[in-house]
Amino acid sequence: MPPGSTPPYNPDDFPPVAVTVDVVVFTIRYDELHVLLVERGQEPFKGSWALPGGFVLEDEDLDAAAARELQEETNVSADGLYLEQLGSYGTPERDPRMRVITVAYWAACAQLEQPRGGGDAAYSDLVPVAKIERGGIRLAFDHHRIVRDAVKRLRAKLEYTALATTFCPPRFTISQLRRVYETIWGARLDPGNFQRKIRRNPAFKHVPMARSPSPRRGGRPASLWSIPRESAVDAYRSPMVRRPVLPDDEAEE
Amino acid sequence: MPPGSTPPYNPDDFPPVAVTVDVVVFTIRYDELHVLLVERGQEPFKGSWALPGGFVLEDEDLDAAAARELQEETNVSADGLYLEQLGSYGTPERDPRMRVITVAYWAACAQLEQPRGGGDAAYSDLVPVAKIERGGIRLAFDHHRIVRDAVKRLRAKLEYTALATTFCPPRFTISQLRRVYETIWGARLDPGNFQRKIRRNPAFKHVPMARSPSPRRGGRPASLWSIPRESAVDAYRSPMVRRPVLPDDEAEE
DNA sequence: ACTGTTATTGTCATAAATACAATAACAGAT
DNA sequence: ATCTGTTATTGTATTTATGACAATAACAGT
Repeated sequence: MPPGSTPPYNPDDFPPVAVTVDVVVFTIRYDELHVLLVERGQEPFKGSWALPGGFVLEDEDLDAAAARELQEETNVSADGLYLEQLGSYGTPERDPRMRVITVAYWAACAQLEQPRGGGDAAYSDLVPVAKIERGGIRLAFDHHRIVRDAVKRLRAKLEYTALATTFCPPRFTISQLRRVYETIWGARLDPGNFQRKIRRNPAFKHVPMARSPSPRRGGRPASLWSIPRESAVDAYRSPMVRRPVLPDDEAEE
Repeated sequence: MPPGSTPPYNPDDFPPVAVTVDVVVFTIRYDELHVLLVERGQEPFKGSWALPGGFVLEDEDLDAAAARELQEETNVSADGLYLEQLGSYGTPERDPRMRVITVAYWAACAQLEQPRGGGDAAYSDLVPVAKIERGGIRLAFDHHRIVRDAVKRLRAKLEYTALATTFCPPRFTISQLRRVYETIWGARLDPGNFQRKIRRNPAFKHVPMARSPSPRRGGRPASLWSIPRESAVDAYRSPMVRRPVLPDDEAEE
């Protein structure tokens, strides 16, 4: 890894580079996929939306840095959600000030309360992914690309994992879960077939006597289900649900 | 991304960190999956095997850095193979000399000629992955983990893409392709069913009159097939081949 | 009791996958 | 030329999963 031609390691020998982490936090609000963004308070891109993130501290692991930034910016503990590394972005000109390489993460969160503008960010808010995809929002740096990659990864991961459950409360109904798929894929799934698919999957545990409580406007009460966090992350042999044809582009990259 | 509390960007403000790229180059030799390693010529880990890689240059994109290092260390042009980012590794103590964050890549290559010890590496060679997995080889830094992650990604990607073809010559027989799966998954696939699966996939093009030439010791000559590089990278709706149960561990992480 | 709504179970036709048998097309030996 | 061994390719039957959609269950509200 280090070149053999540079035996003694002298930090000054290397071009200055900063390493940051950025996090794409997904949550579902009002039956719509949202992502958490902060409004930049200074140049460059002052006034633009950007992903929450920041510098990796000395002696700090990358995952830890992502969890910390997430905690600082959204006040959400990292054990309450799924956090995964997405990839690194290091195009030389991505930050006009200096060489910055960012390690991007993405997270899925069940219920993100309305974020309060705190920490470094002047203001933060949840923004509908659809709005970003349709170009309705200008993002700082190359964050548009990062969000796009994260959405793609999220959609793909729903297919062979039970990650959709991380958007649900600990105990959920099958319909709630189905709505997560429908929301993220932008498609309609047959309730009967979906039910069968989930029930056949041994990772899902039936919660004994429980019935769906929530405010409901009629209809048969649903039984509640849960899934151990580990199972949610695992990849399954057979797809959780066959991915329906998506409306728009979504051509494989 | 950059903290709002540090308006003017001064490189000296940040802890010194180096960014490198490491590449896990896979190839199949003697019906066995191999990975390209170099022998380190100096401390730390002098004499240990390590992944080829090196520093990201100023004004150099990450992908370009990986391609360049690959070219330098293996003399293989990056357009002749599949190269994909694997992830970043930045545990604080992974390099005893200073903070080094590496962006790992992995590559699949059809026919890697015996590497010549050149460039930075004192000596380089192809090592069987099985030997590494069974702990038979000590790797420098956290390269053992990187290789393990790369192998996992490779195995997973075979399932829903035609990436296995990148281990084959431009024109290949279905049996050659099957042997790639069998080698990488360490399992046996039914020749008849495999044949049907491939022929049903419209991405595979039948080469008109061609028959398998190669040195063969008898048996019916096979027809040749090809696939456009783009199709090989695409993810398919239905799995190329259902992944058989692997012999050993392979528990999802 | 009736209406509207959501949950859940069934049914049936179709598409795939698996196991495995059968045939085809060679090389090499006799 | 025939026989043997080997690999390629095609078939077949059984099992399983899927998609469409019908039918029933269990509520809330009127």
